Amino acid sequence: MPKITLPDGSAREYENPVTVMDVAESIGPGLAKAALAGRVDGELVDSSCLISTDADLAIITERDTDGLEIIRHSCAHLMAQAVQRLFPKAQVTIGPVVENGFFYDFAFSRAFTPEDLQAIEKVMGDIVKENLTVERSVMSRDEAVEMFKEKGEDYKVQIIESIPGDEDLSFYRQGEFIDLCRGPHVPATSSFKAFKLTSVAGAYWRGDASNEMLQRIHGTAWGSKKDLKLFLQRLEEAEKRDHRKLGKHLDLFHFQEEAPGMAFWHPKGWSIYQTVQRYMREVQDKNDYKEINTPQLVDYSLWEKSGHASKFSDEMFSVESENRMYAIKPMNCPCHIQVFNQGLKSYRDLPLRLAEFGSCHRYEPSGSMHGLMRVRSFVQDDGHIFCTEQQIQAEVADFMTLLFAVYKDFGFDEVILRLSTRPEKRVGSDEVWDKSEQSLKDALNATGLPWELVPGEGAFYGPKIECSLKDCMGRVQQCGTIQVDFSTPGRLGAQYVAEDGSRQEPVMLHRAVLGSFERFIGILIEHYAGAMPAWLAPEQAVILNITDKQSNYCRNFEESLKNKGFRVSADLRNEKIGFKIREHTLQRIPYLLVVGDKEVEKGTVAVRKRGGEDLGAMTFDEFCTLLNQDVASFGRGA
RNA sequence: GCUCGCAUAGCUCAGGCGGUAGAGCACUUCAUUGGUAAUGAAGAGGUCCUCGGUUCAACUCCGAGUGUGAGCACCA
Repeated sequence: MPKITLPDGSAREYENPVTVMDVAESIGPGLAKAALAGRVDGELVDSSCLISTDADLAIITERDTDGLEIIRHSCAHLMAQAVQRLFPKAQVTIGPVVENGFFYDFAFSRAFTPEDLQAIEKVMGDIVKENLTVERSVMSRDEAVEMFKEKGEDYKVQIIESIPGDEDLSFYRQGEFIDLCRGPHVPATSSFKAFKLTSVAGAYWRGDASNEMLQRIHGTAWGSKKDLKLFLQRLEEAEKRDHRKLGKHLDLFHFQEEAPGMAFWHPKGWSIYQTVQRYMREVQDKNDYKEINTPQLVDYSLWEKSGHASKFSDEMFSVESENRMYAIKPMNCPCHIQVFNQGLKSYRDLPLRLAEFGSCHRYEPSGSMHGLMRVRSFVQDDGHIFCTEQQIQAEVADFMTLLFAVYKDFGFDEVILRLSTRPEKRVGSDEVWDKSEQSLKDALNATGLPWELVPGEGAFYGPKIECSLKDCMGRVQQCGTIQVDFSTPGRLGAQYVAEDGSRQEPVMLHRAVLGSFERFIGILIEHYAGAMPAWLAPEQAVILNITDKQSNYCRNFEESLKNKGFRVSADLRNEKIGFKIREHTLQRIPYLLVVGDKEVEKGTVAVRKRGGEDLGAMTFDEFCTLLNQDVASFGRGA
């Protein structure tokens, strides 16, 4: 006689053991129809799960995050079934849920085409109409291996054989299709209301580049057609914001074949770049960093000493000259240590914070490049803090504060923190790694913010905190980092004289707030959809005359604004005002200043914001005040 | 780097079952001096990514290369 307690606190008693679906039905037919699964005493189960003892139960529907995940996971099965109906020789592998959807990897003799995708989607629709019941079953490992061997599913056999332990495995069957799965799943194939296959691409078996390539089909699935539509609209919006597209439309930068992965910055793009750099320089100055600059070419031997050559030689550009091998610097740290090493340092000099807008070149694999986001030539807002072990925590904490403030100025309020710990390939003793990881953990805890542990993802010389920001599309972008390094200073002979007169090796903290200017500007472009806040906008205002009569007045106004340090221009072309407004609005210029006879007479300009808002007539001083305020607010609250 | 796709005017893109190409915007010129998202007309603009192959003939078909897109792998 199970007593079922529902989330609202109400309880129901049943005479016999009941399934989740039974409970849903007893509550109402609407709920029964919507029920996808249940959460019994906190654990997700199928709707067919039998409850025989008193329990807390929540019925999961598409409205729950869990419900959506179940739909997506089940949709992966649905797709696999459709694929195998169309292509019986395609072998199934894995099909997990991802953000907004799912994918399934197939081993097949050829690549799937967009037409295949359409056909698959159609068969998926057929299976939904067939309303096949999804049934869970349990099998021993041997039985399962036997079954999949018979079906010729070599990959499934491998998967089952690699699952540790020897408990029985659960399987889900719908019609002729059966797949190994932990579940839970939807009760029947009629549960799908809105899905779409979005793309097909190669993916390595088990994520290992030395393995064969499978065919990965991505799909998206939602609880309702409306949600699917909203999602597709969001994709469209993201496409419109693509920094590569906007970079061209707004004339910010370009790429060309002769310099793959290296941006040609145009005047407007470079203006943004310079503004960001000036800002960072100011922030660094205020925070007691000393800016330096180090060579682009450095003898290869330095990279061998630092340990980079042995790990990254394939990705370093090198230059031979006068029988010497140089590397074009792929990073700045070894050079910063050279600066530290000049002159004997005392503990009194620590912490010593060196900063450089360091131009770096890396031969990134061709397939990894992506607009400004991943390039072969970039400039880091790099910095290295030389300090003692005792100073690490305070330095990391200060850095985090600085980073939060900078992100806020750029209009990013949400920061996501992750700690990456020792990778397999690394230098330094475990003891040193213990120490480094602990100091970062302490610093993270001190921020009071949540953080995530990512084991094995640290740099080869030390663990790191990665700081990601969330842009206005909800996308997470990794930008800042701070890394503890107990190894490299020693390798490159950095020392300081301690209080007791002994020679000690300093700890080095590698840190960057923006990461690279290129990538960060790419993120900014997409975040603002090209409509940069006034402080960053390459052109802050443009003055538009209505007829030639006002040209001189416009030129004078422009000149006066320029003298105040604003980035403005005048558009005195013989064009209609509507045309000029349209053009400069499309160029996302924050303020359009219209001048006709009325304005000349009164000594004003008519101010229009790029969004279309009319701010009315303003005098020169009034407009300067407005623009100054706008610029001073940075991107906060934008 | 891997799988698959793509590469045509400055930009966005059409096009042709193999016979050297077209639109809109931009550009130039002329007319127009017009008050808040496109004034009208005319003109100019292309080695159809590169190199090979097939063919009487290749921008089109085939192969390779380069770049690029999606995804995978990589990311000091």
